[in-house]
Amino acid sequence: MIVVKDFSLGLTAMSGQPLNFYADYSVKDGRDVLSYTTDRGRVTVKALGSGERSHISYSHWGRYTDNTARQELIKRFGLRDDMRKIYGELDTDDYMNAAITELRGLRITENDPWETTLCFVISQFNNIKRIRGIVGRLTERFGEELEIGDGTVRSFPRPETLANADLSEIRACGTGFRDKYIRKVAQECGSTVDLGEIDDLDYGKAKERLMGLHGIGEKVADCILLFGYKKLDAFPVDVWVKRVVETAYFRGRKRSVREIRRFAERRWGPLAGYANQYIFWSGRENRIGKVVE
DNA sequence: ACCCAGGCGGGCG
DNA sequence: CGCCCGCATGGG
Repeated sequence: MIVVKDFSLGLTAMSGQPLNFYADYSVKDGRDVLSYTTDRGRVTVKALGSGERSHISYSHWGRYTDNTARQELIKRFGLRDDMRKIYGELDTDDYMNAAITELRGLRITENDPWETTLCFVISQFNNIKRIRGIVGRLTERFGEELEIGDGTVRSFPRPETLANADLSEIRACGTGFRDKYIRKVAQECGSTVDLGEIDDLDYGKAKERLMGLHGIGEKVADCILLFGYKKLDAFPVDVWVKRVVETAYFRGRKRSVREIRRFAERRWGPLAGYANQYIFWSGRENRIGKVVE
C-alpha cells in the first residue's frame, strides 16, 4: 500500500498519456483499476481517492517483486512530485485555477522511452480512441508472449520486431499512412539511435535528436520528452492545446504554434509540461474553444 | 454526406 | 525560412 496526496489514478491514466494507449482501465467498487504489461511482467494498480489521501495498492506477475513493482509505480506515476508546490506555482490565473481544481491529482507519468516514441508516432493526425486500437493490434500481432501465473499476455512490441516486419502487416493493424514511419523509427531505434542516451541531454539537444527520426516533428518530440523522459519544460502543442491557449490567454485570437510555445515557455518555464497536461485535458473535457453547432 | 483527430514530410515560392 | 498540401481511418 502506498499513501499519497493529490493522486488520481483515473485522470492520470486516461488523459492521453501512454498508459491511456496500452493499459486496461476500469472502475470497480468505486476504485480505479489499471493493468498494464511490460517486459518484466504485468502489474495491476488499484487506487481510491484523489484529494487529501489516495490509497494505492498493487499486485504483480512475472519478474516483478513487491519492491520492484512499488519502485516502478512511484517513478511511473510521479508520486514524489510535490503537487502542493506545483499547484502553487501554476495557480496564477482563473483558467489554470479552474483546471487544477477540476483535475486535482492528475500527474505527468514517466514511461518507457521506446513505448512512448511508438505511441506518439501513431498519435499524429489521429485521435485517442483510434491510437488505442492501433497500439492494441500491434501488441497483439507483434508483442512478446509472457507467462503470468496461469495465463499469458503480450508485452509491447520491440523495435527489432517492427524493424523487420512487412509494411503490409503493420498496416493491417490499422495504422494508415503511418506504417512507414513506424517501421523506419523502429529501425532507427534498434540501430543508429540509442533512446537511452537522450535522458542525459538537455531539453533542446534531446528534442533535436528525436526530431532527426523519420515521422517525429516538434509536437511528437515534445510528447516523447514529456512522457518518456519527464522533461517538464516540454510543451506539446496539438489542436486542443492551441485552441485552449488562444481562448484562455489570447482572448480567442489566433496564434501560431511557435507563438504558443514561446508563451508557455515564458509563463510556466520548468513546469510547462504540467501546465500543458492540465490545459490539454481540461480543454478536451470542457470542449474549450471548440466550435459547437 | 461532412468534419475531425495529442502532425508530419515534401514541395514550392 | 514560411506556407500549403496530401495523407488513412473510424467515430460523431
